Parts: sequence; C-alpha cells; structure tokens
Amino acid sequence: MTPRPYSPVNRRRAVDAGRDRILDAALQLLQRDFAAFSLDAVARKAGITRMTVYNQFGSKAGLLEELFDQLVTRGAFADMPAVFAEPDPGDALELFVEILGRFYSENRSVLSRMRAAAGSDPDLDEAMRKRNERRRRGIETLVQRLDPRQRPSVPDGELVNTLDVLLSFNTFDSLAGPERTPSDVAQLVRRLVRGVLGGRNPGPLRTRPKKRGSRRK
Amino acid sequence: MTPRPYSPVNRRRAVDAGRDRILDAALQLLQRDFAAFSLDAVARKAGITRMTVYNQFGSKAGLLEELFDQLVTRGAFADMPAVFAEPDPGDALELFVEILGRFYSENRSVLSRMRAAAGSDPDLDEAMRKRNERRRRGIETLVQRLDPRQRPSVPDGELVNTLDVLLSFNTFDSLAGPERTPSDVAQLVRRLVRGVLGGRNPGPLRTRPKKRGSRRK
DNA sequence: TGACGCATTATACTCTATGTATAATTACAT
DNA sequence: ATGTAATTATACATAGAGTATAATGCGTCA
Repeated sequence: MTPRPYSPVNRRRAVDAGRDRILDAALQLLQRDFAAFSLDAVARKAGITRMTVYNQFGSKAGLLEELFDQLVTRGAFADMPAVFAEPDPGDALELFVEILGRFYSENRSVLSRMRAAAGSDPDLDEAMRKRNERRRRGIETLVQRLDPRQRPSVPDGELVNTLDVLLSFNTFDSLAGPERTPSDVAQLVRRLVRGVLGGRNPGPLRTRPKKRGSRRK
Repeated sequence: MTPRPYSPVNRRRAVDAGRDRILDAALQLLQRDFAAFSLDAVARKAGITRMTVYNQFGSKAGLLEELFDQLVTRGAFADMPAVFAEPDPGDALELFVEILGRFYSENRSVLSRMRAAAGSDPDLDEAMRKRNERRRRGIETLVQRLDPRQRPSVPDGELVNTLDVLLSFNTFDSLAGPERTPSDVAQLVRRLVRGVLGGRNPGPLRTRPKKRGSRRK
C-alpha cells in the first residue's frame, strides 16, 4: 500500500533528453518537408517508437504545442521583457514589432506548417488561438500606455484588433517574399502601425479631391 | 474507328444537375460542420456514390476549387465590373474593399474551411493561390491608376503587397467578430487603406515627441 | 428496336495516418 | 533482488483519399 520512496533523477534526465530528441526530430521534419511530417516519421527520425511519442506528448497536437512553446522560450522572444520595460509606449511598440518579426522569420516554415496543421485539427487550433491571445494581451497593455490625447479617434478595442491583425504571423508571412528581407517586412509593418496610430480620420480616398468638374471617361 | 455522332444534350443537362447537387451538398456540409466534411459525406448528402464525385471532380481539391469558383460567379462579385468602370481610382478602391468585404462575410465559414483544407493539401493550396492572384492583379491595376503625385512614397510593388494583405480574407476574418458587422469591418479596412495611401512617411512612433530633455529610465 | 456512348453504381481493394490496448522488456532506484 | 516506470513490440480499430473493374442504367442515334 504505502509506496516506497522513489526519486528517479537520472531517469527524469534521460526521459527529458528523449523528449528533446523527439522535439528536435519534429522540428527538422517541419522545416525540411512538411509532407513527410507524421508521428511515424518523427519517431523514426528520433530513433524511438511511435508509442513513446504518445507516451510523452499524448497526441500530434500535444507534440506541436510543446514544440511551439519551445520555440517561444528560445530565440527572439528572449528580448521581450525589454518591450515592457521600455518607458515610451511608442518605442515599446516599435520594439515589439521588431521582435515579432524576428520570431516569425526565424521560424517561418515551422509556423506556416503549424498553421496548416491547426486547420484540420480542432485541438491544435484551439491551442494556437490561446497562444495568440498572449500577443493580443501584450498589445492591449501597450495601447493602454499610449497618451490618451495622442491616441487615434478609434475606440481602444478596435485599435487593439487592428494592431493584432497587423502583428499577426499571417501579415508577416504574406508580406515576406524573395526580395523582401525580414527587416524590410518589419519596417513595412511599422509603417502600417504608424498609419493606424497617427492617422486620425484621414480624408476619403479620392486622389484628386478638389479638381472642379471634369468627371472624365 | 470513326466514332459516330453523339450529342447527348439532355444527358448533359442531367449530369450538370447532378454536379450542382454535389456542389450544393458540399457547400452545406462546409457551412454546417466542417468536421463532417468528407467526400463520403458529400456523396451521401447528394444521394449519389462517392465514385460519381471522383468522376465529376477528380478529387477533393477539384471539388473545392469548383465550389469556390461557383461562389465567385454569384453573389457579391457580380458588382465587380463597376469597380473598374469607376473613373476615380480612389472611389474604385473603396468599392473594391466593399465588394470583397461582402463576399468574405457572405461566405465566411466556407472560406475559412477551405483555407484550412488548403493547409494540408498542396494541390488545393496552389489552386487558392492562383485565385488570390486575381485579386492581386486587380489591386495592381487600381494602384497604377492612382495619380502619381498623390501616391505614397513607397515603391508601387510594396504598396500593392501591403494592400493585398489588407484586402485578404485573413484580414477580414481576423477583424470580424461578434460585435463587428461586415460593414464595420469594411469601414475599418478602408481606414487602413487610407492610412497606407495617405500616410506619406509618418513620423516615428514616439507619442510625446518634443517634451524636452527628461529621457526617463 | 437495337446497338452504341457514357455516366453511374456496386464492390473490392490499397495507402496513409491517428489513436488505443496490452503484454513484455528494459533501465533505473532503493 | 525487487519495485517503479518508461519503452518497446505487436496487434487492432477507425477514417479518409484514391484506384480498379465489371455491371447497370439511360439517353442517343441509325
């Protein structure tokens, strides 16, 4: 009945190493060719059995979730604290854009594959949604710090939504291309953000507003 | 050797009716519950055999492609000619946003499902990409019509890319929500577009630019 | 009417993939 | 040596896409 003491430290270590090898295998497969990505392929690449993957991660969605979290805890996101330490909200936003841009371009292929996988897996979809919430909350915080008198004439909620779209992986992914480097994209997005923040009810789209008469064609 | 003449008009009619019933069934399944969407389910709902679906559409991707095309030829896109007939390029863009917004919200659930399906189907992915190209070309045309002196200080290529992102289904889908009607979203996107077009190198993001000295922190 | 063209059906496969179940094995801990 | 827990081997179940083939049904045309 009373279980005897058992603290398998080395054991844990070995198991964790195994987890990492699985995550690495998954990462590589997602980077190289998405088509070849399956739990079976991951297991083979990691040199273990498919059953072990289920043991450790429960499901495909579980594996991808943990992989995402691992990507976040390393790399570009390391600089995130600086964003919220930055006293000027404008600068903070600039930095935020920059960090997100770096994160997106560092992990572009993987994120692209994950988005795809989430499309046909409700669990994973929900998980990714939750993680996007974090970004949104970050934006909310930054927006609230903006000087009220300088805020554009949109309700805060809509402002947050708009910024959230502009700072999404989708936007970066669409804007990035062969001849547009990650920093180019970040610059472009910064310009968009400025347009949203600075543009207080810009006029209508008519490009030649006051040329009298002469409705051509 | 010489095939004898054969013009099965009534036959064609019956077959086409069958195709429409399949497309309808697919549409309804995609609208109601995506999880239940499979060629088997479509066939059952249409009252025919799965083999017939393959006969008519070749594959799942083929079915979805034709479904998309059918959505485009009806509904909101009917007003598209007016966009390019509109002499003022600014007004044309406004109208373009409006029509796209209507199309996206009319078919939101279906488009969302299709995007998901395209994620795990390279064929469909390519097909959707091709169809997005059309929108892009439309934007290109409209941008070229803009008065050069009024164009923002960005190269045309980047301007087109940016607009393309803003007018994508993704943007609308992200911005739409429970308390934001389609026309609200269209308005929001129009504002974004204005920001891009009108905003000629807006200043940096700092919100309190000239408060002398006092670089806090 | 009878033969032909062609779409549909019924049936039976093949593949790939996720996920579950279970007993045996292995590695570590005490 | 014995308990603990992860891993493995193996077998199934389920689901979906796609292919193959023979039979059937239905317009079409001579």
